[in-house]
Amino acid sequence: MTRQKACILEVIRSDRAHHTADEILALASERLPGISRATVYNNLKALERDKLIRRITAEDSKDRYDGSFIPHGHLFCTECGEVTDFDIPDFCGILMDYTEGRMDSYELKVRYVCKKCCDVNN
Amino acid sequence: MTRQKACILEVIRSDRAHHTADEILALASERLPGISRATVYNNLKALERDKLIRRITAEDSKDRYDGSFIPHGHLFCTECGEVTDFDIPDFCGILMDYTEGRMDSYELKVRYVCKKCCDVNN
DNA sequence: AATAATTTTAGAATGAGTCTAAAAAGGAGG
DNA sequence: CCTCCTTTTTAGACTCATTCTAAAATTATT
Repeated sequence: MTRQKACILEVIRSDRAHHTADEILALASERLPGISRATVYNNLKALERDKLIRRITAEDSKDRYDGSFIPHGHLFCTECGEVTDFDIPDFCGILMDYTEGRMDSYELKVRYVCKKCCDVNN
Repeated sequence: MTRQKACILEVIRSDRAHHTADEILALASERLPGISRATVYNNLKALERDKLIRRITAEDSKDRYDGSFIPHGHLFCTECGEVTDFDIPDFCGILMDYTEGRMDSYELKVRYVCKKCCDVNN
């Protein structure tokens, strides 16, 4: 594990946010000035392949990355763009009740207007 | 509703496939030769906004379009690549129970190995 | 230390999707 | 059937997130 790869993983794990590759580049640059954009993309791909992070294809078409492997869905606020985690208890169980075959993983994205944005508009 | 828009909607509704913008352009071109790429994208956006079609961000990162207005999720078989529709009764209701704010729509993708592929490997 | 394998880097290339501005098509009123 | 006004279409240029490339740097192996 190179310094760069460790740094990128650390950045992703250091908060609950769902950063884009650009944000990860910016944050990693604070610790490793000069780190290359290609290195960030290379390692994001490798980390995803090794199941150390998860990629989320977001509404704005920029991919985002999540350090948590506990299954959960994502809420996308269509007003402010914020992405938050979201949980349905035993959702895997519910899915398996309706799925024939061998389930691997799921991705649940909900478009909504968050409470904060709802309040602002009313 | 222009000829172009009607044609695009018709193409999407004519089968249960989940076509990409390029595929839709190709299919629409058979009926309206010379139809422009921009027109396809314009109308896909408009149709999505008017809730006449749904956009699915698929595994290969090209967006795909679904003509069914009945909410449902998608099963992606990781062996054969087939994409099939699937339903959880009153899933919107379940989601709303766990979502603060104003819900708009959801996208549920399940990676799995379909029954057919499971059987082949056993 | 020398050699081989892997990773990083800067910058160029790719391509799905968006934008632009001019031409065409509709639509309302007469 | 005409004019005026708005909307849509079109071809092609453009954007920008991501990928590729090939040389340099780093790391691992003998």
